[in-house]
Amino acid sequence: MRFGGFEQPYTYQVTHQAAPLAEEFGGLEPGTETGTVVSVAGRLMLRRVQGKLAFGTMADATGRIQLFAPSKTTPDFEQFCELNLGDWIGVQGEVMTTRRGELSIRVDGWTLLAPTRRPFPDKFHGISDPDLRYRQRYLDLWVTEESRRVFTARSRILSMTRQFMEDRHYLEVETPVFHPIPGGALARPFVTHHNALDMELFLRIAPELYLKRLVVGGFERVYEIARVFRNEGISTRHNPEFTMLECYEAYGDYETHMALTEELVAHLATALHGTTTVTYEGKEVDLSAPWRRVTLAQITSEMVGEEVSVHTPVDVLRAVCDRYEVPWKESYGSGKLLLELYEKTAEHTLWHPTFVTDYPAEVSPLSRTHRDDPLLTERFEGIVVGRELCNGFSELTDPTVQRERFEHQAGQKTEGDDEAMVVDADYLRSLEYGLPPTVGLGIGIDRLVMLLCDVGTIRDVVLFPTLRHEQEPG
RNA sequence: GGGCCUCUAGCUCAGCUGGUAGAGCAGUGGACUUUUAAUCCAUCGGUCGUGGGUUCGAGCCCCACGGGGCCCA
Repeated sequence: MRFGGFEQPYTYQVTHQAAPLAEEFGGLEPGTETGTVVSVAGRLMLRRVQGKLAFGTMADATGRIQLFAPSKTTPDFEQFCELNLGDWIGVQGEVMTTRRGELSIRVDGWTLLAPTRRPFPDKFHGISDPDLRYRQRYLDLWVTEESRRVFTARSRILSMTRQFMEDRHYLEVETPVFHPIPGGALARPFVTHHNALDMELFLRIAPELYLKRLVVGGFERVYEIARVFRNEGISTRHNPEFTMLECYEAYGDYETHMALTEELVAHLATALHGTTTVTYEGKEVDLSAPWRRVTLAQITSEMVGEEVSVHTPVDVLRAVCDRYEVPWKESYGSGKLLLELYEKTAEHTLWHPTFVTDYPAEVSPLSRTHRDDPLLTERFEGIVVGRELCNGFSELTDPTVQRERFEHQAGQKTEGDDEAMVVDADYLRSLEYGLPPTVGLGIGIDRLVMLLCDVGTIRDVVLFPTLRHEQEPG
């Protein structure tokens, strides 16, 4: 028995990691002995036993390094050769290079830190079955270089985003995940139940209404990196739980946050790639500011080949919808019809970063009415590589108008739109105490990571994406 | 929710017009003192996703269900 008598140590003293060692000792002549003794730990990924001499490749959090084990000096040489691929080991010894010039650590001492009791994935092919990669991400991270790269980048993006917001004097806050009333977005919520209170609760679909309450409360700039939950289908672009950056700034309007979005995206791209020109699915995307700006009515008119706007009569818009095979319902007003047309004909064509602005009030219940047109709102969406990346608007601050919008939404819900909003009286009360002119923005972090890391599916930027039940873990 | 594709050893994959299951890697045993997907010899390993059906005979054909993928709503 391989593990007979194995006693796991409680600690292991690590002095160095693979990548920094390669950095520090790069370019040594073949056959160099540095005299530097280090101690590393990680998983044995490859092994080449050659009689009285053995080589190993060990991986740690930073990369891989070769282990050099001559039988003469390696303690317990036979046992070292019997290690399995995937075993965790600690190795202590001198930094040197082999005859071929490969940087190595001579195994002067070693400790088994944890054996693998299951065979590790193929050392060359790794795991290609996507389902296996998601269910056993802990293996994927070892054998799929790309996977580790993406999740490391995701972490950096989050950290740099926080720093970016802090630098602009935004306060990071945490608002409830359990909402007594779902709100802040048009989406179906997950429902749960609190036993002691015997009360139905909803997992948040957006933190928006709480963050605006905080602006009422005097936090003039707030943001939250919020996990949100939407009870909808799963696809390459949708996971039921995902992460949004939402931020609110008093005294600004939607121009303020279009500029903030441009700055943040360019900043992250530059930090990650050294340039604002990135490649996505083989095509270049220029993320530098300023982004193109076009109104929803303009871009939609362009695509359907005739002037359409929120002022176009409903029956004309229905006819255009029919022409483009866009399904509509009797309850849709011109605003909703226009939005449906836009989404079907225009959105996917916008490869380079574009702010589509001035959304119809009918489909923007939380946005402030446009200063030039009562049927529109001062709202924008940022579209990159044909997909929605962010959504922001000058906030609707008038409690009377907000109540009307909520009531209209509630009407839609009665007519069967289960994504429609409900009246949130507590939120209305907060508005009655006065919300200053404010702008808000939501950026889909998962989609941002996809864009910046050239990843085609949200499941490759979420460590443990939502999956069906596995039949029976073997 | 609809359409198409897919599921074979721990992993990556073969398997012909239906004839009773294969390779590489991993594992196990052996050889080998500068390899690096080490190499060489031997060996273990499978309810072919599950359940029905057709057939003398099914990994292969048919149906249902389950998992996964892609496209559409």
